[in-house]
Amino acid sequence: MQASERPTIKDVAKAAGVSPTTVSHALNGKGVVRQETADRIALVAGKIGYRPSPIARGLQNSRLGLLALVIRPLRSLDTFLPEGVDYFLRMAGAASLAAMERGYSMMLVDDPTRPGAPLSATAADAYIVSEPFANDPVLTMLSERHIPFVSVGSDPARRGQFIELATRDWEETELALDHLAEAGAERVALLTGTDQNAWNRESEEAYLAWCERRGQTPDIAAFPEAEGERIGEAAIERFFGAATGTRPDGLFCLTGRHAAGLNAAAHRHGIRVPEDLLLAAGSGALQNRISQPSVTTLDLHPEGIAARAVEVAVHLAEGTPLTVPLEVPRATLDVRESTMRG
Amino acid sequence: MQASERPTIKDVAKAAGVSPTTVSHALNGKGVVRQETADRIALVAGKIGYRPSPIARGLQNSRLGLLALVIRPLRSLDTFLPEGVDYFLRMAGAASLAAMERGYSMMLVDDPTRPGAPLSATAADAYIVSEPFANDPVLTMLSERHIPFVSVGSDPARRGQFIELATRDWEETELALDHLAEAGAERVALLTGTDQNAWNRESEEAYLAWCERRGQTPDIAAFPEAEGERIGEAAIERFFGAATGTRPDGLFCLTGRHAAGLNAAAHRHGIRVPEDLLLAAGSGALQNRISQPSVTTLDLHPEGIAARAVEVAVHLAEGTPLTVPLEVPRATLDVRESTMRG
DNA sequence: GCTAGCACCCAAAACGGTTTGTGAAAAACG
DNA sequence: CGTTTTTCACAAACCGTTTTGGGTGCTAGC
Repeated sequence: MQASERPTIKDVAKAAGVSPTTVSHALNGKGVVRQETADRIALVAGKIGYRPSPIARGLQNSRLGLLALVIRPLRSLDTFLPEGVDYFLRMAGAASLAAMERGYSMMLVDDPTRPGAPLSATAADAYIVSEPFANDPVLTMLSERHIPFVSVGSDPARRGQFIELATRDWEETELALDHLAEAGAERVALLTGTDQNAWNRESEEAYLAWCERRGQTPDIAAFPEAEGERIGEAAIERFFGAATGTRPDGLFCLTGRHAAGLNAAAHRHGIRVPEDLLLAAGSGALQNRISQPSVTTLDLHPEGIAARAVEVAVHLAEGTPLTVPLEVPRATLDVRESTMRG
Repeated sequence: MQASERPTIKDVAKAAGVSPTTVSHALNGKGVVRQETADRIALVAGKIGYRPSPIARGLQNSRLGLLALVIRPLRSLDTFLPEGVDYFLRMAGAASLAAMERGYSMMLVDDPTRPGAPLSATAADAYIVSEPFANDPVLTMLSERHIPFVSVGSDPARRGQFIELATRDWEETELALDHLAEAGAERVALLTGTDQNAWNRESEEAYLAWCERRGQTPDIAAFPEAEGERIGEAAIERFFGAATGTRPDGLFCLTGRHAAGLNAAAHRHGIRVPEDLLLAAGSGALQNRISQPSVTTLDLHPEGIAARAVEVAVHLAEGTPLTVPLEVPRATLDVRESTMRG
């Protein structure tokens, strides 16, 4: 008994005095095997520590039991944190766990279309692409190679063209805006990002429609997500600077870090939150929970999104019909100090 | 030409009028193939969109081009965020990128020893286990199955028994403590976690030694990492409550979220930071950067740690000798308002 | 002219499983 | 008792690559 080499199905077969076929059948409950024989094989397999090789098994149907999560803004991690940091960690962690629940492992992939990308980056059974860009090359490649995938949020340039988990950007935006209005805001502005994704676009559309309904003049500013909290000063200047006409008394800030930066900058400029400005953020629970004042924030429940995305991905990988609703779970609004007057 | 089926090496061989062997040799530069033939094969392969199957290739040398990152506290994501949230996201993201640079993909795995764990969870070529527990079963399993792995921080119960990336807990603790002393603290306390990992243990040892050298009485409290910011009140009671003897005027808080909670609670109790209490945190840059006051924090540079861990893992996977220093890069101290008096 | 050496290519085996088709023995049937 | 069916196990083919070990035809050496 040499411990160095991993035991194969042949070793089990030899030890149990049967053929590899029978071992395979017994362990997978596939063919017709006498109960007695099956038990003996299971026993022997356990004793010599046999584990079927997922690679060899995968060669049959080209399925490895592997899913991949492509978080598009991941690359930015080199130099700075992506927007909504905790959103993506919660998502990645939950996706990994949800995958395991269903018998899959989860790869975290940056960009499988990169020239030097390893083969393994395209070896997953199905892909989850979070917040694809417009005309995202990752979606194009997956589609061309007939690799199943689901995107969380649609490719803004190709809506409905692929299988996607619809986000509720529209209704989430309304939830936040309505809350600001109820809290007493009369002129609500929108602070959005510059990335070309569905979240930014649809939130803006929803905001415009909301203004239309309320008869309010829209007031929108866009800052790069990558700037994070650093936009504080610039944003204050933009909304409250000398050149500004009517100043907002309510602000919906799509990304959490923008909200955090603005929150801090407002304090420095003597703009009181919530007295002078009601502030709500669209994502990024963590940094807004502990600031002073804490900031009212949409909780998108990335765990729920991940779980559902994994569910869809598993169906795609296994070729079973999709019975899952293709929507993310509903977001909730965590009301905090920044929108509580009095 | 049927577009539905993925082209195999045989299709290329047929199209180029050669044998599969020659195709393999030509594309991998292995055997002796006439330049002309190799060019033609490459051309044909490109034309029909041939991509070698990583699974079939993996079957040869039982290597898939896959690494796995095991983040032990990942499971906690279901209900709450793990300590040092951004630490682990930065680590996971950077690890994924570093792996890709070297031709590998990165799996994110919770616990491959779980009974129902998918086979694929143990299919990686090498593992990185971040902050293993004492007698961590994951390390035990990997070791038993002769799967190469490197741990970031040692298993506290089995130090030096496996290949590990030494953390600099000791010198990092001294860095923070010295800074607190220089900033004016005379009685420095330590707030640690309850997890049985190297980080907690070694920091405590370093703190005790430091106190010994300075002739100061040690003052240590431990709270569960899982409690996060919620420990604020309890920690204040512990250090500044009525029953307390000498109160600390400096505090080194190992986890960032503990520091954040304590920072907020101190404010509520009229304990001024930094005037009454100099506060430093050992991890968790994000939440401490934007609080008021902002908190001086060790930046452990998870990207650097991940990059080095990946480097080691790749060496292990490929069986090449380890030339890399088995140490994490040096941490830096981001000095912020919580330790700046005047 | 015969053998060596070389350049180039290929057939077959191997990797570790699953799937398909077949055969032998035991059981059921007339 | 002969025939059909059922039960159980196995041999062989297969998945898509890489690797091993030839084999062919040409050139060079004697």
